[in-house]
Amino acid sequence: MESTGPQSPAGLRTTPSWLLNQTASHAARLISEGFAAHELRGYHYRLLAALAESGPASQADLGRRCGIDRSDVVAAINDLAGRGLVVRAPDRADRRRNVISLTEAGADEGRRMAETVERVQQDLLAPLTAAERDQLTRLLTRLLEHHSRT
Amino acid sequence: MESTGPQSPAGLRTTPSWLLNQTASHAARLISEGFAAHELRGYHYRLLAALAESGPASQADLGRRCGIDRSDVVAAINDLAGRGLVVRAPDRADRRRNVISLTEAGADEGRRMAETVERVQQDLLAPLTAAERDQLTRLLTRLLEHHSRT
DNA sequence: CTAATTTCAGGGAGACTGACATGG
DNA sequence: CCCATGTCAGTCGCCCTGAAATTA
Repeated sequence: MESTGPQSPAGLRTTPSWLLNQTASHAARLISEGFAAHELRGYHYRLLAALAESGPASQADLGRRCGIDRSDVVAAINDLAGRGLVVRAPDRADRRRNVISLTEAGADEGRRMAETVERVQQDLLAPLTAAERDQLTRLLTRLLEHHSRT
Repeated sequence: MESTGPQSPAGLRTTPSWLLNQTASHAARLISEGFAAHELRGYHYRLLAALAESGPASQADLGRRCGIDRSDVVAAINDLAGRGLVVRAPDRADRRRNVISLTEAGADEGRRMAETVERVQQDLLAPLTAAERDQLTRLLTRLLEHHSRT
């Protein structure tokens, strides 16, 4: 990505939606660079994290929990299953569904990726004090909660 | 985009890079919906805003100021020129360059889009007080400045 | 020679749409 | 009947790479 430099249009430079997009863009680049070592991407990490936290789930449930579209879950689970990080099994109680479960390797990879994410946060928030990081987190959380109520 | 719901993985829910991405995603959706009425997109607005603020410029300069890749500037300027919102003229002083200038229609459209952006900010920041909005803007600005120094 | 500019061709990731078959 | 699920095919906007041709 190109640097926006100190002379980006002033009308944008103070616009919250612009600031959010630009900072998120930097964050996404850091995350993506970190994940490159795992040869996985953001979707994969979200799924591994959800499975590690809440246990086996259907693809539709995973999609809802991770904010990933149903159809994208298919492809991401294909990748993870192809590497032996998750297992797809039919749900006997509801034959429309697949039950996705973490393997040992998948749990390990999830933990390694979580460490990568942790390192990236330090990079990302380097210029902020601990109190400021909390403040930012709180403000963003409130925005997210407000806009998540469809 | 699907709602992430209140039960997104807790390991993500408090991660700044995740929060940034999700809020930016919501913001981008609001902006994009607003711009749909203009039949233009984010890249077009950035360019119009930069031209309105700093006057005619080469495509490379515009790209640097707006954080848009040179190759994408070509396509976006093609769109804008095709609608008569900007004019492409050769630079006599440096024949490698094109000088891009706003037309009257382009300046008008830029102002209308700026109003749209302004309305979107109100939507986006609805749950925050004025002081909190300033705080968020300041924190994001500091992050952006830090990470913009390559 | 190197460096900058414009342009084109193309890819990658994330978010999304529409459709279909199957099953609850 | 309507609805949920999994799957596939494809689009879109943004970001980025590589290369070519032109000119400084």
